[in-house]
Amino acid sequence: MPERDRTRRVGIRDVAAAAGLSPTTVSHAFSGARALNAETRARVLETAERLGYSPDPLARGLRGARTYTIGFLSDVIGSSPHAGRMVSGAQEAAAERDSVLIMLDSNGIPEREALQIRTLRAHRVDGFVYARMSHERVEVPDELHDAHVVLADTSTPDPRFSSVVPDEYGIGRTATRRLLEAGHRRIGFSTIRDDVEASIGRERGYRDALAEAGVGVDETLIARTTADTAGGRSSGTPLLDRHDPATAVFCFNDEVGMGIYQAASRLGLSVPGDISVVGVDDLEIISRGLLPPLTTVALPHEEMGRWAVAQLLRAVEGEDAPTQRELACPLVERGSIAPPP
Amino acid sequence: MPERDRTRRVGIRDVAAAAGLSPTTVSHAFSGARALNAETRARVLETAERLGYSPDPLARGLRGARTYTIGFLSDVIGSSPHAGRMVSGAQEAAAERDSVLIMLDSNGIPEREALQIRTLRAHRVDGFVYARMSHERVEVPDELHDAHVVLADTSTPDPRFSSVVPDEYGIGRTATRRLLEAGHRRIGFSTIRDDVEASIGRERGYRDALAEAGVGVDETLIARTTADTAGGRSSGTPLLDRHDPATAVFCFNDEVGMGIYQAASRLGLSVPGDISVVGVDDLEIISRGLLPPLTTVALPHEEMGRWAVAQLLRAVEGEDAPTQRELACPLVERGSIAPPP
DNA sequence: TTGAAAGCGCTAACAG
DNA sequence: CTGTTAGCGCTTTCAA
Repeated sequence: MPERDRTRRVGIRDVAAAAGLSPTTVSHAFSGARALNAETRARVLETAERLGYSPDPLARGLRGARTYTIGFLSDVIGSSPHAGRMVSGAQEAAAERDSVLIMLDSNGIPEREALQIRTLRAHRVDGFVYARMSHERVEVPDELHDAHVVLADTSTPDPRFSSVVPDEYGIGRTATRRLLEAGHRRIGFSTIRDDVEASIGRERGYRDALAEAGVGVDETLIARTTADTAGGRSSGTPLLDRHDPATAVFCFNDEVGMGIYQAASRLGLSVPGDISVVGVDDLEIISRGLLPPLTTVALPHEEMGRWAVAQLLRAVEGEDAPTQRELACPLVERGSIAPPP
Repeated sequence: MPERDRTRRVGIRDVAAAAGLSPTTVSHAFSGARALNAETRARVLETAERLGYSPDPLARGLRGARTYTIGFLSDVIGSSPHAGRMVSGAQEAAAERDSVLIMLDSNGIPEREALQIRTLRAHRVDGFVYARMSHERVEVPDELHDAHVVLADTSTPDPRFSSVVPDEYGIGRTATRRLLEAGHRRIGFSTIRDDVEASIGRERGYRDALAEAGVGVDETLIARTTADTAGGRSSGTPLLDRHDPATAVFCFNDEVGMGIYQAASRLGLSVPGDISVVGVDDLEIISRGLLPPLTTVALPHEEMGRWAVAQLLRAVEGEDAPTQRELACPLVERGSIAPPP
């Protein structure tokens, strides 16, 4: 049954003939590569519409400079629950500009990545979105240096590359200030051991917010573990099981928050009555699933995907001004914050 | 800086010249479209290797029958945490056959889907993977009827379409039998209200497993709510808060399982001491995050993605035997099952 | 078992 | 402001 469409497709010459114009003019009506008489252009578009014509991206790509195709390289599309939102945003931004995404996932294996870059180049993608699923600094692979590249949820020291990342410092401040406003003074921070942009920025925000409020930083209220539920759980002991416990915990992410809930429960403490919690991510499966639902600072994954693609297409079209962008992250109130006991 | 690669790329004619053969022969050495002298073929391949040649998929697509590009249509790549694993599997299977995926996400909006199909056709994809993120039956859109299509995590009555889905019945049996083996007789089932393949199959498996063990089905032990944590939580009351409570609960998915944990905790019951729980999905963020970690039946998302693409490429290459496949789902032991109290 | 020639559908010089 | 001409890099008849 499935046989290649045998009916000759309507091509640019059909439209040209029907409109009494040259293929060139029709081409330009679509690409906008040169100015046309508005009337002529309208006639072309209308004729095309009538005949059901649209330019063939393959032929365009073969002859011209663009394939209307973007390479989306990421480390762990597969295993990250956030990935989808970033991809969604990227897809939408691409569709708005008549482009599509070819996604490839390196699982962090460099040789695989190199191979994928070759594959994408073979398909002559117009440019690359180089994405990470957790904010850290990277080196852009050499193979990409002569192409259009925009980084998403990652950045690089090289100022020639555009990038979009969350405002990590802002996240730390937002979360901490919210807790301060609720009246807390002993605010714990359950973070990770690695020094990546995410942990460094959030910690700075946390410290500054405390300082601004005239609250001294108690270093014993900073616990460093892993970024998962088990990590959050294990940070419960140093933060909560002591004579001068934290009354609130700012968590590196929602999973860590879930761990804090578990630690609290084990100690017979209730959230938010005895202990307030704020997370980061807004991973709904967790933030909405927890009881009480978790107040958290949302990471703008969709917006990052969207911006990265938009910026990339801008660059492809010649507006060549590398931009490093930090996106603000809104607090999502849910119910895990109350005044201290 | 990023300027289109200006160095002329090595083409089929370069290889032909260097090997002292015609472009036609080089072409066939790569496509396998006609038999070549083994020696000749080897010479071509070696020369190509030396010159760093590989066929241009764009040019191939424009002239020939294939673009080495596959359309991946899904409902909710964006919002589903499983999505990634299916995409991963699909990507890998595609890469193994020199193909790439163009992914588009309809968010369940039919007009958008129709538009995306047009986009994908414009890019002349070799075929389509039509994926859902939760197993249900669908009608394949008319616009796809004359193309190669394989369904993933969904099926359709039309036997001309290949599909791959989890063995839902097996899931119900596996989970229930595991609980029976642990000694449980009052086994609750927290499922969803909708009659989709997933809920119907799992319920049948549950009922049959009980029957086989000579345990009568107590209809009051079947709770129907929503497929999220809140749903699981609300099913806790009818199942657990009664004079003859369930001693174990088979949950529609891991999120529901998380809800059961919460309900149990609220009633002062502990998992698995007072109540055993088994989920479905193996959504690690939850199944590993819960305390105790959740024993669950894993859904083969990666394998489905992989199989769908492999089957699609088989069809593209002419092996046209539509196949409906059900994949077995393994139990992942974690620690939420114990003998009844 | 291998070649020669003719395009796929479009865009980019080069004209006018 | 619009048209003519020559390909992009490959696969496919058709021919030997």
